[in-house]
Amino acid sequence: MQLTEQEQIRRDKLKALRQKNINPYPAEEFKYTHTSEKIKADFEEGKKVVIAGRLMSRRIQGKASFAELQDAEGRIQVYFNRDEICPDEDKSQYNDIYKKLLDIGDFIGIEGELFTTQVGEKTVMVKDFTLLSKALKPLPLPKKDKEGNEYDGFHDPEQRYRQRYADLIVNKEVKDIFIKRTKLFTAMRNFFNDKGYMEVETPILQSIPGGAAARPFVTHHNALDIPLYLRIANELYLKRLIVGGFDGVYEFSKNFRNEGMDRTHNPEFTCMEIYVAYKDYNWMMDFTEKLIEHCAIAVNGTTKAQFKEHSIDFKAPYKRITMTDAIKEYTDFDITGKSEDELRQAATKMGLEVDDTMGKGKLIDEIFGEKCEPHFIQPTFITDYPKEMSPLSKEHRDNPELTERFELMVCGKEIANAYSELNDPIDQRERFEDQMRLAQKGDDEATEFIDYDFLRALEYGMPPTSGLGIGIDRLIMFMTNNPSIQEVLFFPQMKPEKKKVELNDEEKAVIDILKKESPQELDAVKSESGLSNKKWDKTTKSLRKKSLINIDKTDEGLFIALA
RNA sequence: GAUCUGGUAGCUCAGUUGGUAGAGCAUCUCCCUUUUAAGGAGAGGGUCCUGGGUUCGAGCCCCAGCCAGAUCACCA
Repeated sequence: MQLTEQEQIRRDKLKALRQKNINPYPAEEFKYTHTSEKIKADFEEGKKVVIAGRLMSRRIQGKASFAELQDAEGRIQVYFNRDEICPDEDKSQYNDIYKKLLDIGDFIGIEGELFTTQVGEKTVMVKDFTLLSKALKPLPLPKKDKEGNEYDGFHDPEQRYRQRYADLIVNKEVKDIFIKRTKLFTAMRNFFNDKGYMEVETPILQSIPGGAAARPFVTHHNALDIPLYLRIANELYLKRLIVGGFDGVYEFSKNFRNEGMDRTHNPEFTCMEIYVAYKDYNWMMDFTEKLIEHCAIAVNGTTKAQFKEHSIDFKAPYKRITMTDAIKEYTDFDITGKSEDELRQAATKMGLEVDDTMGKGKLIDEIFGEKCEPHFIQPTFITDYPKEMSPLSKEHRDNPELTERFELMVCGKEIANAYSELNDPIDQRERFEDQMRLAQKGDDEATEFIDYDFLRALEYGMPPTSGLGIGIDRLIMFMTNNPSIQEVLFFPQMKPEKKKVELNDEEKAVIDILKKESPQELDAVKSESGLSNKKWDKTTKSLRKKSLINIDKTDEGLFIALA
């Protein structure tokens, strides 16, 4: 491995520490009494504390030095004074260990006393310190001045996503996003658990990927010798549990879809789905707005949130509008009772691209998506979707063309989807068969598998049930003002990094030529290698850098030799 | 998938018609005992994303590719 100068220096320091009988990676527990936050909250002049963390900055001024220690909660200033640390003759603990062998990034433990500096900064006066773990790679080092202006920020998204650990160390606001993300999960769990609903787990490896229309990832089970799919949704399994007699079940489910990636799509993402027996979608709307309000407060301390240019308020209740009325409002077109051809004509007149594979549901969806969706900035329930695009939803009690379904829109995007669940097994079978026909017609959104075991479960009887699915990643994006899903995932999917080889083929070839005879005339080696001018130049420069060859210009000519 | 933008030191970024690769921070050496992005002096540090081409000469121009971001399309 080719080390940079700074990496090599740190490895040298590691050796020097070991020679001084200091273990740079000690095993023992380090018992700390305080954290950075606790020190600032209960500050008391002269109090003795033991703290641990990562050294994040140093200002050395001869026999004294200020530094910052960062722990899980934040940073605290620490003060290293030579004569405090080394009261006796031997000053090596300060002069050698602290000044020469410690680096920014190292973990250390500190015993000390609290004091306030002349500038008023709460600080720990170091009496003794222990190396807990040596860092061999220099961190990016963003700095902030008093006005909060940042210098040398670590902002390149590629590096931040690939090295999220470094991102989390130096960018506090990134860490805060993930703290909020976890608060969201906790808030939802508490909300559901308080109502007596049960958190469950269902299979991720499924032999029939159901519950949504999406391309699954396929894998293979060796012992069973069958293909298995990574789940695209967990809906059908949770409903089986309602059949099984639970009143309310929910699951935070990692789902996987083998589709494109962009700032709102990651191949794996998180959904929360909950199913509650004896309820309908009207009940679920009330439940959802209370849930979202509760979560917003838990995450941000307020129902208000800013998303790009939009100020949104998650305070319940939310506006409710049927899909038919929404389309009427924004296009002056009434979809009620219209045939497929009439819908297609209307869509064409609106300037939308349509084709023959599109059924009624898809056409309506297209009109709504283009003309209405962007208008719903504040949280809004869109209700009563066409039957054709909702194969798992119960037929509307007042209109057989529609279903009892709603979606919650925020800033023009869907963040939740819910139904009065279809529990008529015969109807469900027909809807699945309709989907099959749509898929055969070429609609790649339609599901092409029929889960007969799920139909068998419904035949045993499922109580009237309402179910809700929430895209957790999307929701946390809105709650933390992040337009990119990658910012709310610890490890967004990236293409693999290419490995760098130590010696490439050209370099090896030149070395091989020189092994036969060295030194040789440069031109002879060059022509034997058969390399282009540029390639030759690169190769020899690289080899010289690695100290493997020398090039000498003498009176006899230009010679190349193994070093 | 299309278009645009970017890839140069550990980090953030400059880089002149195409003519010996730069700055700040970080690192190393020396001085400095209450400072807080940035004390002083000096030094070292480069696969200019990769591979071709044009040229006497390419970080820069041309072609192809890789990676990332943005916008659009597609998809939930």
